Amino acid sequence: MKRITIKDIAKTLGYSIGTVSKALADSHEISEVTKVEIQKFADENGYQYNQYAKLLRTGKTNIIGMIVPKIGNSFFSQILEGIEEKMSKTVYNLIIMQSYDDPVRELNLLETLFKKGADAIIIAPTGNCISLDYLRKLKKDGIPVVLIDRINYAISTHKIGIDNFRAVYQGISHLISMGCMDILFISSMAKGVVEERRRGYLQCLNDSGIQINYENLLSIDVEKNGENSREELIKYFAQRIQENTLPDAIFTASDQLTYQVLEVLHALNIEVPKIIALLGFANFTFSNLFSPPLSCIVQPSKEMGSKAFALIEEILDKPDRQESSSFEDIKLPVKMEIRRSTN
Amino acid sequence: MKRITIKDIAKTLGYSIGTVSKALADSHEISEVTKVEIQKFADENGYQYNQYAKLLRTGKTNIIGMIVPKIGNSFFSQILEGIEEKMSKTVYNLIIMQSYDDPVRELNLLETLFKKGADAIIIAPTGNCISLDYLRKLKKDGIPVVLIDRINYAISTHKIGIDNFRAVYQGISHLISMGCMDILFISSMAKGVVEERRRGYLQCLNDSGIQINYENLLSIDVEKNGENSREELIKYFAQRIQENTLPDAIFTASDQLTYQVLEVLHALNIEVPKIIALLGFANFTFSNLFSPPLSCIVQPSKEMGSKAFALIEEILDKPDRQESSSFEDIKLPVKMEIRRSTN
DNA sequence: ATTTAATATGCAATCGATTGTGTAAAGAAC
DNA sequence: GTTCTTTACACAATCGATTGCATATTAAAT
Repeated sequence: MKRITIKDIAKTLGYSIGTVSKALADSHEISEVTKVEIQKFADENGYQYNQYAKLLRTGKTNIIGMIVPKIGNSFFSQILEGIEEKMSKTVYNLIIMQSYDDPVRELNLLETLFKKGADAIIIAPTGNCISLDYLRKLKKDGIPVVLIDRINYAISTHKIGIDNFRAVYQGISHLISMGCMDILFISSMAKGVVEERRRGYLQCLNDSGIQINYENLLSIDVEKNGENSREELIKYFAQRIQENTLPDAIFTASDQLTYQVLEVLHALNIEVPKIIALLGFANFTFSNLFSPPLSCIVQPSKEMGSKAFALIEEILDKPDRQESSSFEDIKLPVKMEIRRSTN
Repeated sequence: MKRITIKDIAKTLGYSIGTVSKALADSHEISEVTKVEIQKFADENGYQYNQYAKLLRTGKTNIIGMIVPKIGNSFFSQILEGIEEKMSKTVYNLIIMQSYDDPVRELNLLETLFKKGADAIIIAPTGNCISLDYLRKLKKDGIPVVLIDRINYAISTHKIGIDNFRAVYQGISHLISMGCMDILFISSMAKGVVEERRRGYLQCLNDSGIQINYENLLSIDVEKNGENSREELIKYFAQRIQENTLPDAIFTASDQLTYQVLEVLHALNIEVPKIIALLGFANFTFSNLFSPPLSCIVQPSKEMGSKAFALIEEILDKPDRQESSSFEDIKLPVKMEIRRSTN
């Protein structure tokens, strides 16, 4: 059951290889009758062009490279799900890589993607300067780059994310409306998105006339495997218990942090929401099963994925594209799910 | 910054294209001096062979196709994570596809993978006969197939999974040791793995001298989006409440079922573990955050992924491979995490 | 009837590698 | 010194497509 090639068709039907190729490409150079004959024959015999031969000639690999921090993270796996759903029927192929939030590794992966000839790149970047530089270079080489989730305005390219300022603003508003006054904001190291989220936090406090306590801005380094950050959190809360300065609410600015903080609060027997209310970003499907059921800000992850692919498909399918100067900056709406952890 | 080709090297160094190719392949036909010269030059100028030109000649695509029910499912995304971790530095590329547990779609995807020229396939199969037939055909065509998670003995090929019988047996033992006598076993439609898990359940009851009640074997069709199965579960438990025949424990034979059953029990105000103890397969990292903290059987998902890739790499890298008649059947150990839901 | 233009097809180079065959030059054997 | 091997390289076909150019046939224009 070998695959049939253009050559086979040519031989059987008595045309030249070039004619068959053009007929299948629906070229105007070929007569209607011949085109129909050839196309019909190709169809009936299950002809499938060899994409590798084609790309060798055309230079298009149809490969879309994707770099995320960690696939196992529900949020990113849902994005992936959205991409795959749209992509599986197209000619495009996805190569997925994990940066583990390590800038060096990220740069490495980008180089690998370049070597593999990726036609486009989707990335949730660490925000590291060198990687951003490399992304700019790729753009100049004509490779479209789409930033997903971690949008970064230091680079002008397509972006798909949420309105982080607004999402956090709404979240903090909610906490305030539940009577919280001393809200701890926990995020990873500040760059790009985190910065925006932090602004949402500060602005909301301001607008609500709450005195800002800069001690309430906590940065946790989650770059590694999670063990360090857990210890750091434990130490931090132990200290605040000792000082008797526990906040009355916590807002966590990423999925991993949300889970980890909840776990640490459990470990330290700090009751949620009785002692501390908890609200944060979280994309796990069953947040309602948590103890307590978790209030969270859910991002439209799957949609982000499908939008990212749709955008790339549109760009790549355009006949003679050139580095455009206009870039999409799509912001999708988030969903705030209120449950017991903030009640 | 164009990529340098074998032709460029040949021209610059004054050798023929063929010589350069052979030198880079470390052929014995080329003198040591020349080889060193060419290899050094290639290294210094960052030569990277064009894998598409190569595969056009050799027929190897270096593409590994993977089909899982759903990427967003933690279990499968962790498998993916394990694969990517090993693969990112190799020449291989992964194409991921989702079957949504739909046999028709699965067959379709397999055909697509074949068209794309996948060199090997990793799959968590639905178990459908037609797909299995197709897998057999692929095997005959020389494409190695590795079954992951959903191992199925109806097809003789490589398999990576767990000892399902034993895992469930241990789980049920635990429930019995906690004093449960009336254990409901919930699974998806029985085939392959599910059958084995069910055997573990039955055998354990038998060995413990507990009378088997076949009413306690519940099959839920989880093929669709999850809405149907939730309704089905709600109806089922409502009925058993009415009949006053609630079991004292439940064993759920898949991740999704575990979460969904827990959710349904919450919705119906059936206290866990007070009224019903719950134990099941679950691979979410934060099962301890659930209400109540969830006892579960954790599969070594990441390891399954890395093992699967290692196996495939070994097979594909073997010089002249032919359809071997000996197949790996790897069973990795599971971890049982006991928490409050069974206490 | 001759020239011109349009149409339909064949031809051949090309993409970047691999690989079998051919062939000088050097060394070994007699 | 002639013949036979080796050794080290060049040459060219090939994988399966795409595409510009050449060309034969027919139709249109004069």
